[in-house]
Amino acid sequence: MITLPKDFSGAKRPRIFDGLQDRNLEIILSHSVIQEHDASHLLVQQGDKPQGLYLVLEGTLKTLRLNEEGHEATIRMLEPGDTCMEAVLFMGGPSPISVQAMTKSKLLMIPERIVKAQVLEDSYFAVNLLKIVTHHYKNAMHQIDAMNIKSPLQRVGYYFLTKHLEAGHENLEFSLPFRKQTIANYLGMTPETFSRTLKQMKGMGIEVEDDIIRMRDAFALCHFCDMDSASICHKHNKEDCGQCPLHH
Amino acid sequence: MITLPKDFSGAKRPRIFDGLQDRNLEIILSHSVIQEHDASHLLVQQGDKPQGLYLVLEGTLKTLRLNEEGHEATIRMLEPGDTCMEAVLFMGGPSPISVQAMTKSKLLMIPERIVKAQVLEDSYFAVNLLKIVTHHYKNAMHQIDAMNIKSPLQRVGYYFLTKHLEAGHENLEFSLPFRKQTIANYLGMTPETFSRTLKQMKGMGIEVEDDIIRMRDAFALCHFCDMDSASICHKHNKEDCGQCPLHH
DNA sequence: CGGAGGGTTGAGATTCATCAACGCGTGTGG
DNA sequence: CCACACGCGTTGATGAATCTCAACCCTCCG
Repeated sequence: MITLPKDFSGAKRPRIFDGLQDRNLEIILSHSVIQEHDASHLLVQQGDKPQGLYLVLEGTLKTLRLNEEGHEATIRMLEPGDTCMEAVLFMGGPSPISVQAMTKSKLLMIPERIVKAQVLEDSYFAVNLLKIVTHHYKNAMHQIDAMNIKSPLQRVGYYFLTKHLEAGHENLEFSLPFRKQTIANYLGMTPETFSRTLKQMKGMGIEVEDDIIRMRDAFALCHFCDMDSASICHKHNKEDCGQCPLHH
Repeated sequence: MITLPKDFSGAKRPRIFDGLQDRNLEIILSHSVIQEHDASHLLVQQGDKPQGLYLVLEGTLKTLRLNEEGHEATIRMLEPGDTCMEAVLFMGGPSPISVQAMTKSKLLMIPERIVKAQVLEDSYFAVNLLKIVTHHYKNAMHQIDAMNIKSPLQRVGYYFLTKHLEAGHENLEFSLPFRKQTIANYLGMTPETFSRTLKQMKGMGIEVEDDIIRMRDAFALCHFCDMDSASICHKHNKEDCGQCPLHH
């Protein structure tokens, strides 16, 4: 029997198991398997028949699409507690994405038939999946919008804002969870453009030292606020918040 | 009691009701309301609390995001039989998207609480929602990938390929279901670039006359094939298919 | 007849990707 | 212990691609 690590470091508990009864959780775990992969290994390739759902226990991975020239579009970047391939299981057909380990990783793989059976059995599990997939979809909308109508500066700023809010709004410092080139590609720009954009942000009160980001004050990122970030920002509509584009 | 139109013209039956028991369908319909909206009316605005799920009965709509400068990113374009806001209901928080009628439209609105109750009650309804949302997510992935690593020609080509496959592979002619500028924005380019791209396609055996697209032969769009389209293409791995980039 | 909106075409400006070189830290093997 | 190669990130110069702006044609409709 597989036992989950009690502590998902970084306060990220796997949302996929939220509120499940022990009995149902045991059914899932008893049919799942642990997998380990080295950095840069491709677990899933575009066009593969999906095998199951992956829960990240240790390490980092990304989901991506490749074109013929070998250029890559990063869809998501995963940390412990995150899952992938849940959505693909319900799309029907081959996987539209590849999944690649960015570091040595340890995963829990829940086979497709167990996932599909549990969705029919346990409506809480079904709702968990719905919440997870819709959350991915929301991020995808932000990506689309970002690449269409946002400048590189705005994209980086918004990304930083979400990281800042994740880290806790009282914290004026946070760190980038991935390699810069990975984040750059996720944001739809080259590493060079990303680097130049960071330099540009120094003039806006945001200092960058390697992968540590320091904000001059709590409002340094308010330029990049939108409705979605405002709804989870504690400053919104309380304190100053004057720079916020929503207040124009 | 609301009765659904028997015939959803264009062979698009609403997937949200697929395989539901009459009893459960009646529960949903008895709590839903019909809405009508004029062209260009905004049903939902970014930041609104979502009211419910919308099923298009007549007309066309789009979901979109706006930035401060008024630039717009089209997320989806809806025809009769399509639904929207299903995903938003499960995201929590305010709606990240606006929904706008492109033509005079007639909709069925299923209130949020009915949707959420039915998901817990009826696992088939839950699975329908999962399939729909993951399908949207798949399209969103294509959009992201397209804007990152595809040229305008490839984006238009892929869009045409999907329309061609929808229309039936034996059909060498299909029509654009939306205004050109709308499609252009959906594909992340300006109407000008879209127009120039169409001209470019004439040299590849694809004639455009207003909103009618004519292919010289059944392989004219094979350049733009990928794994996802291949899995629903009847020519794939059967006949020639030589231009297909998958075969290089 | 005149105006409005969609679509097309042309010329110019802008922006970002590309290519190349460099600094730096790390790990490796002689 | 040092030399070296390698990967990541940065910086600079260049060019290509697409957006922008403007003018035009066409159809539709009052």
